[in-house]
Order: sequence, then structure tokens, then C-alpha cells
Amino acid sequence: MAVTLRDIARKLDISHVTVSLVLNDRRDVTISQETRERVLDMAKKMGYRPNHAARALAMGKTQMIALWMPSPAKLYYGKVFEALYSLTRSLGYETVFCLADYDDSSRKPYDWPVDGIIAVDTYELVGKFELPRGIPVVSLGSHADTRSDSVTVDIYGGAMSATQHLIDSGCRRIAHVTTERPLTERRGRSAGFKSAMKAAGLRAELIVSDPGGPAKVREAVTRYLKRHGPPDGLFCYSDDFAFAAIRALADEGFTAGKDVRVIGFDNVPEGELSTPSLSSVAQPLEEMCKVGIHFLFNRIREPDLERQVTSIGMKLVVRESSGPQAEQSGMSQ
Amino acid sequence: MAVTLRDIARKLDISHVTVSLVLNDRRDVTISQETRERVLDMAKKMGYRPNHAARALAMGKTQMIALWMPSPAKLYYGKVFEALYSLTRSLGYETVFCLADYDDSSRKPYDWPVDGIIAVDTYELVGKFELPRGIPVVSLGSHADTRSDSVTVDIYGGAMSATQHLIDSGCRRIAHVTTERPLTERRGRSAGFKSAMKAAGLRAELIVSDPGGPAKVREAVTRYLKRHGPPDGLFCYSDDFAFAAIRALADEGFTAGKDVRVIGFDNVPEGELSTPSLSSVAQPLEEMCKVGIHFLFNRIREPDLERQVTSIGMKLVVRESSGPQAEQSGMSQ
DNA sequence: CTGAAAGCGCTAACAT
DNA sequence: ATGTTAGCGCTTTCAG
Repeated sequence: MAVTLRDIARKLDISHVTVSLVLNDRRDVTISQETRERVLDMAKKMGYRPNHAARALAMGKTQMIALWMPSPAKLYYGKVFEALYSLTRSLGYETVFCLADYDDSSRKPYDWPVDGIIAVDTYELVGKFELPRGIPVVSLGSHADTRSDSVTVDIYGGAMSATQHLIDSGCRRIAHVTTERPLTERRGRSAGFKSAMKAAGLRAELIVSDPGGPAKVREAVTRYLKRHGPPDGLFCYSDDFAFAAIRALADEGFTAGKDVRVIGFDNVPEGELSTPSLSSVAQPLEEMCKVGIHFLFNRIREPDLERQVTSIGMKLVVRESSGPQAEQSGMSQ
Repeated sequence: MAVTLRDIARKLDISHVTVSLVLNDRRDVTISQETRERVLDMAKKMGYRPNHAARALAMGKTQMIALWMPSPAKLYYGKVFEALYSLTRSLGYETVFCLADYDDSSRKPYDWPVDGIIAVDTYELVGKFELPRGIPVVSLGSHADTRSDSVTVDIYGGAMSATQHLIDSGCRRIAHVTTERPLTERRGRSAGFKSAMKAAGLRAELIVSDPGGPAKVREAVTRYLKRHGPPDGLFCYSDDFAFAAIRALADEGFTAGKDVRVIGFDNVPEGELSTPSLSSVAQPLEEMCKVGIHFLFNRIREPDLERQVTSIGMKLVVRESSGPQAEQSGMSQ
């Protein structure tokens, strides 16, 4: 089977501990240069690969961190995954993925004894998940879990500014395109949308699709258009949803950015390359991930740190889909 | 610290082995119903969580499989990731991710003693990667690794039929939109494209972008359009690329599906919802993943199986971006 | 039906 | 500068 430290030691007629020390490049103990080289050579020659399970058992550390998040098949989460993965990797850790979605009921999330967990937007998906005892968790995204370190994003503010932008552009009928969620966020997109609408004295319209992703959104928007005619503006739950909405508009003969102003949410790179390019509220993705990982490793290093919490704002990115800028913003009723 | 089998055993004044047997629900040994229940209760009460590192060490199996693949931030690979993950998960295995990309030079792929590896399109990215001894690998995608089980996709055939469709639709100037690759596939998209063009007696045009994703593709296509004017048809390396190309066309005042016929590759779900909807060559994603996982677990179960190999065809999906169907396909020169 | 003993491959603490 | 001993938490014989 696989070659072990002892195999090497035996061949060299030394202790397997010495081999371990050399292979881990432990500079705090002194080992003769000669031994060092002999070990290194032999290890390479025999094709030694450390057994991480054994090491993990001995050290109580696995050098793995878990990612709990929605499916990377969703535009935005694909980017989040990439960012988180490469940060984790650059720190020498492996990444174990664990889907957190309300479709996945069978989740037993922290089956593996990972050294830490990053949970992204997991609150709105699975609610108050059970926190594993003794494993550091940091939660990223919309909701600040009060029991763990967290990086929250000001979804509410983002939603407000998107809505406000539509209002300022002269829209009077504005609908929020969203989907059914098991949990209602108190400071989420809907809330921000409604509050901006209310402040402007406008009626908040809602287009709620069945769960099932963008395809369902397209159907829902189409249905809505047939029944109520086109609103002036659409504020969408995510960029995926915005693309679906734009498609639905096209199906009914309307052009986004011309007939109807559309704003997405997340600002995925695809939005820049679509036609029309997509106005969107930018998730501070890079920063969020960077800070989150930072928090996590802080806590791994120092478990008794006091709670680390931060909040990051969002920024509206205006592109073609929200139409030409209004000359004057005086069209409120 | 964490509660162990022994903790439970001690509390109940029985052997930790018994506890292990109960907790693993080993029906081959007989254990009194009473003991069984006492153990189960106590385990729950004490919040027992098995230590998988220990178990892995003892059994030589980790119940983890590794995914080597390009970043899920790319449209197509996001879907692949999801499919593979959920299959793996449904079989009771954890998923460790390992990015295989030519940007990531620092890869030490199988650091963890996983029970198996799925490598997706890894050949064209990293070339003949080193196969870990003793760990089952199955490779999915464009290239059939001759040393492992593999599920190959007939990229070449797919590329040919896309190109042929453009030709049949009346295109005479057709360009393949692609990017620089470290390795050249002999039976890949370019090859299929060129061979179809050659057969039709047409000159194959190539638009090669710098590496760096869709944004670079947009630049490259724009540059090309300015210099050479619009081809009649564009056959793109991937759907991401197609979207970028369509954007570049729009930048120069051309409409995909009207002025220029565009076909992508992969058939990601987003293509159905874009405007115009995207014609594409469909990767047999679901089937590929299903068969791949099947192969992998076959081999995990039975290491000495003979090599499992299969090939799957692609299918052209015609939508709006490739324009209206030609009345007659007689426009060859 | 249950327990005792051994060992998976590694690291840590203490010798020498 | 190197070796010895012990143990991480679990599973697997093999005895009782």
C-alpha cells in the first residue's frame, strides 16, 4: 500500500520521528544536514505522500474549511465560490463544499471535522442553522448571525437606492421581481424596495415567481405583463432574475432599457456583457470574501477573540437596462 | 473537547466497541435492544459527533471524493459542479474541490486521501496530470485519458454540426471565436470547425482572444470587426464567449440573429433566457456526470475492473441567435 | 451478546 | 542530533 513515514525510516535505519521532523521542515529542532538530505531523497524516491487523515487525527486540525452556500450554478454564487476557494487555498487549506439550500433537506453540514466554516447567505435559506460546537463559523451576506462572526451586506440600502434610481428616472409603476422564500428577511430587498416606494408615495407592485429559478421567473413576469401591462420599472431580486425578466419583456414585445427600465442585483460580470448591459446593485463580493476569510482565520488562531462584525454597503451600477438618464428628476406625482 | 465513543461507553459502563457497533448500526452483530437504545439516547444527549479523521484512518477510506475542474464561476462549470456535487452527496460522500486551471500553478491536487477523483476537462487545462497511485480517477469531458476510466464528449462532432448549420444557413464568412490555450486538442472545437469549413470549400476565420475570460473576448471581437467587418456567422468556444461576442457585435451596431448568426457551445440554461436566445451545441452534462460518477463508484467498489470508457454525442440546439432558418440550403459557392 | 487488544499513520513530549 | 514512548478516535479481529 501507500508508503509511510516508518517505511522510509526503516529503509534508512532511523526513527520515523526524525523523518517526520525533516519532512515537516521543522527548523526548531536541529537535524544534521546529511540526514535531512537522505530523508528527502528517500521520500521522493519512494513516492511518499503524507496521510492527512492521520495527521488530522494526531493534531486535531484538518487543514480544511467548509463552504456552506447556495449552488454555484447560480451566477452570483459561482463568483463567490471562486473567491472564497482561492483565498482558502492560498492559505494552504482545502475546501469542502456543502450545499445550503432549501431543496436540500438531507444536509448534515459539518460531518467533516473542518477547522472552520464560511456560511454564505445561509440564514435566508435554511434559517437559524445549528452551529457546530467548537468550530469557528463566520457568516457572510444578508443576515448577521448574532452568534457568530459575520460580514453583512446592506441589502436593504442597496434595494432602496435601486428603487430610488428608478423613481428618479421617472418611473411611476415599479414592480419588484422576486420569488417565494421560506423565510422573510426584515431588512432585505423587498423591505428596501417597499420603503423607497412608500417614501415616494408610490404603490409597490410585486411579481412573485414560484421557486425553481429563472425559468419560473420568466413565466411569472410574462403572466404579469399579460394581466397588468408593463410597469415602468422592474427591480429584480438577482441578476439571473433580471435576465429572465428582460427575456419575458422581449417575449411580450417590450425592450428593456427602452420601454421598461430594469435593474438587477449582485452585479455579476455577465451583466456587463449582456445586451442590453444590465444595471445592477453591486455586491461587494471581493471585499466580503476577503474580510470573511480574515475573520475566520483570526478566530482559528485565537478562539477567544471577541465577536468580529462588520457591514459593507452596496453600490448601484447604472448601465443600459435601466434606460437613459432622466434630464430632470421631477416626475413624481 | 468533543465527545468520543469512549466518553459514552464510560458513562454507560460498557465497552466503547459496543458503542461503535450500535452507532454504526451494524446489524451483523447482535446487540440487545436495551443496550442499543441506551447508547443511542446517551449519544444524542451528549451531542456525539463521529470523528471522521479517526474513522478514515482506521478504515483507509475517507468518504470524500475530489472534484478537479475549472472554476464554477464559468457558466458551464457551475452547472457541472452542481450536478457532480449532488450525485456525490446522494451517495453519502463529501466533496472536496480542487481547481484545475492554467492560472493555478500551485496545485498539489490530491493532497487529501480522497476515495476517488473526478477530473473534468482537465486535460486541455493542465495536460497530462500526474495520476495519484491507487486512487481511482475518472476523467470527463473533451479528452479521453488513456490511463483512466473516462467519459468523453464528442466535441469535434458538435463543432462540425454547428459550423455546418451556419454554412447551411447561407453563411460564407464564418469565424471561430476562441482563446489561446496552452495545449492544442486534436479533436476539439477548432478542428471540427476547420474541417467543416474545408469540406464546404470555405476559408476558416479565427478570432483569438487573449486569456482572461469573456471580457477579453469582447475586445478581441470588437477589434476584429473593426478590421475585417462582420462575418456572416460566429461559432464560439463557449456560451460565455458567445454572449461576449454578441455584446461586441452590438457595440459595433450589429444584431446577433439578424446581421450575424451566432452559435455558442455548452448550452447553459442562461442561453434560453437571453435576448436573443442563444443557439448552442448542448453538452450532455447530466448524462456525462451520471455516467462518470457511476464509473467512479464501480471502480471504488471493484478496483480491478477493466477500463471503463464511453463517448457521448452533442446536439445542436437552434434558437434565435443563429438567425432565421434558410429556405434553401443552397448558398454554397 | 459483549469486552480486550491491536493498530491505522502521524505528531508531541520527553529522553538520550 | 536522534530515538522512545504515548496517544489522537476509531474499527477490526478474536476471546469470552
